[in-house]
Amino acid sequence: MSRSNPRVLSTLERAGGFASAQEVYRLMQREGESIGLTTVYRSLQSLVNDKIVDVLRRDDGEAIYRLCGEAHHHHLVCKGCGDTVEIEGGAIEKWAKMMAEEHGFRDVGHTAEIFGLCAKC
Amino acid sequence: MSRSNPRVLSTLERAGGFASAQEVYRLMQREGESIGLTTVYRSLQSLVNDKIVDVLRRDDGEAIYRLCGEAHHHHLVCKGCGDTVEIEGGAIEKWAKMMAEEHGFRDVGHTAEIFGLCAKC
DNA sequence: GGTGGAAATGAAAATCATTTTCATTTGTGC
DNA sequence: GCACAAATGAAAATGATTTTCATTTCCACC
Repeated sequence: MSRSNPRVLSTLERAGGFASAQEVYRLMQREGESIGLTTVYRSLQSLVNDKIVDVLRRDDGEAIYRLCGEAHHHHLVCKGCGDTVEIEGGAIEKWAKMMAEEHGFRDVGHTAEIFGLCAKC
Repeated sequence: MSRSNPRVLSTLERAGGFASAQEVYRLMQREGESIGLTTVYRSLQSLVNDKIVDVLRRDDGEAIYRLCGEAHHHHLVCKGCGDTVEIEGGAIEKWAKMMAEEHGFRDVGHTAEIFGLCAKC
């Protein structure tokens, strides 16, 4: 068993609390941190076990890791340039909670993303 | 461009309208149908394009294909048993439209899923 | 300080779903 | 029959993730 490398967590934080393993790895590389991809995966895995981060899936199946407990937000992503805007999602929270109740689900989380073309593209 | 092989759709139906590409393929093999994995993928892809099935993700990232009605809807997925409920998402539509406008995005789509534990799990 | 074992690390190989390539087959209109 | 487009599938490529395994780092204890 391995514990999480603290630099992985701090990088995930710096990435806005929302990134894939590959992205965390590339980010650390770019910042000159010496770390292996394996360690990034292992650290994220262990953070998930410890319930410090959540894992969800992108549309293409890539796993994305998200800090839990953080103010929860969503993303508006440009299909053209990849630019991302964090947006507030109070409406979604309420919707998710309502739908869950209505169908007898508990312990629910959710994902929501909006994608389109930004003003520049 | 390729059109969907009708046997793929009928197999997906027989599988309960809910299966991964690999499962559809294995099922067809077991039933003695001669078909290539590539064709299964292509057919499912094309059914998705035609909005005859939609695609979601298992926890392990594998894509699962599911027959669906025509109305745009979202899913409430049980993390325990994989059970899925189609839910209505009018609130999301409005939210997405609003957020897009606010940030100058156009031509937007969105994804939203709720996951949790169903009453049985 | 040295020593032994457990935990952490990372490079490289393995895995697995999915996509791409490309040569072959099938179908259709002429 | 003939040409040509679409469909097919085997095999290779891709890309994320996991596994393997040899090496390094860390401690606790002497």
